[in-house]
Amino acid sequence: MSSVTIKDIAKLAGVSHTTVSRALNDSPLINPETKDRIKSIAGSLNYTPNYSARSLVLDRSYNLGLFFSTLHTGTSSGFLYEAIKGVNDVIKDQFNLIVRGIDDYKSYHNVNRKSFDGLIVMSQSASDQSFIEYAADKEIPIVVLNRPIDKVKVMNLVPDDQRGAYRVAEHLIEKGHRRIAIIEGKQGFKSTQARRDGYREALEKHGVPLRNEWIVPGNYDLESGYAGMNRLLDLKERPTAVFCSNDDMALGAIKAVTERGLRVPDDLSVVGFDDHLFSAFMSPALTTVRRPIEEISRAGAEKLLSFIEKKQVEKSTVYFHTELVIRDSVKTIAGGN
Amino acid sequence: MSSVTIKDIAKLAGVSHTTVSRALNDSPLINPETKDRIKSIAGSLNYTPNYSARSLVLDRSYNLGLFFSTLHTGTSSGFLYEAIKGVNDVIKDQFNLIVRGIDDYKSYHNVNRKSFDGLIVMSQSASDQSFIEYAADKEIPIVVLNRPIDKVKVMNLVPDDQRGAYRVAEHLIEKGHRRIAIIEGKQGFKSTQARRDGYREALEKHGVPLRNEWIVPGNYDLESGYAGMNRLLDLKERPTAVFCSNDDMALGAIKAVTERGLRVPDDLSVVGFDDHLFSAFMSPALTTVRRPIEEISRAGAEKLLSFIEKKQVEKSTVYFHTELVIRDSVKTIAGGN
DNA sequence: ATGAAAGCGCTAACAT
DNA sequence: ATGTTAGCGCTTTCAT
Repeated sequence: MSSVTIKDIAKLAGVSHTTVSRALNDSPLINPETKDRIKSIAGSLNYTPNYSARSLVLDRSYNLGLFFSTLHTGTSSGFLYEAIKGVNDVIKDQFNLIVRGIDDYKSYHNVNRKSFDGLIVMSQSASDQSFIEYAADKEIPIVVLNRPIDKVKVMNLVPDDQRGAYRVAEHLIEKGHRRIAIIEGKQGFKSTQARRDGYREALEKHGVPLRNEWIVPGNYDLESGYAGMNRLLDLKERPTAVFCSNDDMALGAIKAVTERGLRVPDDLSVVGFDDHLFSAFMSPALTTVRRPIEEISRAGAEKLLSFIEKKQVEKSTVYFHTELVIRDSVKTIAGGN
Repeated sequence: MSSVTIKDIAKLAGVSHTTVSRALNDSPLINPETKDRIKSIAGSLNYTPNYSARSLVLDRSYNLGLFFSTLHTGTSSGFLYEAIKGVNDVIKDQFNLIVRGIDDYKSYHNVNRKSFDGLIVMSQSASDQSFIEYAADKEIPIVVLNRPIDKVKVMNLVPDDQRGAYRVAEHLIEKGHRRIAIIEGKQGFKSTQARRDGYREALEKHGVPLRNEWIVPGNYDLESGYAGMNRLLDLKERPTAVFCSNDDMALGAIKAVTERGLRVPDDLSVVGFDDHLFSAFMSPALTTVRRPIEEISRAGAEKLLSFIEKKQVEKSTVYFHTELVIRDSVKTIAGGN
């Protein structure tokens, strides 16, 4: 069953295949009646264009890449979900959305202008710097989301993680806490550093002591939040509040607290980062920082589409506001307000 | 900057472009030395094949579709995540993985053998029956995951939801519960029905009364679990245990319970379905049913790849076991063991 | 072991 | 308003 082509239609319509091509592409050159006739024949034959052929001659692939640093550890399901949703909402039917982890590539060879009309990189880690440089070098239209990029100039949309972390840490201080720990994100992720920096900045600005034993590693997943909190609870001198670098870890951390018969926030306050879908439904509802990933994804997709259309890319960095979301996981203690 | 083609390589190598094509495709016909020479020239020119051209002549697109019923409500982030991960792990570099919601298509026109070498449908709802029939009719290699399909014969890999729901409901009964409510899944989703059926079957088999007011609607999201539980708590005669049709709703339901100053499982037992990543980290850890989505996705991808390779599809239904996961959200009450 | 030629399905420049 | 022709980059007969 070989499929129907414009030549088949041409034969039936008694015109040249060029005319069919033009008619199907709504060229103004074609007589309206001819056009209708051709279209109806195409419809009745159930014609569908061969995109490979069209791509070959037009030099467009109709593929858009949505690339994550990794699809394995460090990428939370909520993050993936929001990113895909945001992008997908914008591109609809016009493009194929190809989802992939950059670390799944053995070689970037197959990433090129012929195969991708544009690229959206959800960058989490500096490890994909080489990929971004590669793509920029190949002059593939590209937007990089989530992580601030240096060295190479691209359109770069990022949430203001440091400011958000600063705000949530300051919130703890305002509530009277002076013994504030942090469970950090995945090593090597830029967001890990930004959140740590915001935390430190707040503590320093308010003269709150920074103790090394209250800085524990994590990797953004539930288990690491659980383990990190256990380390903190084993300490002689416990903190009164813990800033978890994302909500997943906060959930794990709270688990560790309740397992010991302690309660959040009565015995220990916990805050997170991201404002995951589930955060409002945790018990207690989690105080956290909203990071507008879906919004950024949507904006990124819109930018990319306009670059492709205008055949012209802009290069700049746009920050998106993160926002403190106050819920019920922080207790006001002596001296707080 | 027009890119380098096999003709450019041919010129430099002093051979015909045919020879280049053969060399690059490792044809045994080509003299090993010529082959090496051509390959090294290709490498130094940074040649990448034009996939549109290759697709056109080979009649393969190198695209695989991973289609969900919807990318909007009803598809939880964990579900999306596991599906993508499972499929991606299998297909690696050989194909482009195109992710899309079926309800985003205005017309299926662009879904055809030329554009997709194969399709993986993560079917949640009967609403995508027409899509599946369309694809099967077009003879696109296809596997349908998650939802049992009737009428059209395809390779169909599904978790045994009903059996899982039966087991978890039975577990509640074994623990002494006889007042067991259900918060249902999204209307129209096959899984909703299967879980409801399993629940009913268990209650009937054990002579436990089925009360209409203990059957409340939901739609698989957190909010609906919260709302559903509130309805149950407002009842004159409350249940002692609630089966939430997925873990997301269980989280929302538990929120409703704790907000009223009640505790799980002391005052009310709650179980879920899916065994989300976060379920083990909830407080209390959630008793639920593991649904092996990642495993099914992987198996589906492998099947599909073999169909494409052998140019021959099998058609059958394979059930994957769901599994009761007992944690801490169920209390043993009088008469239980 | 290599080359010449044809053709995949489409669009577009150049007639008319 | 429509047709003729060429060509996108590749693979594949069919020669040699």
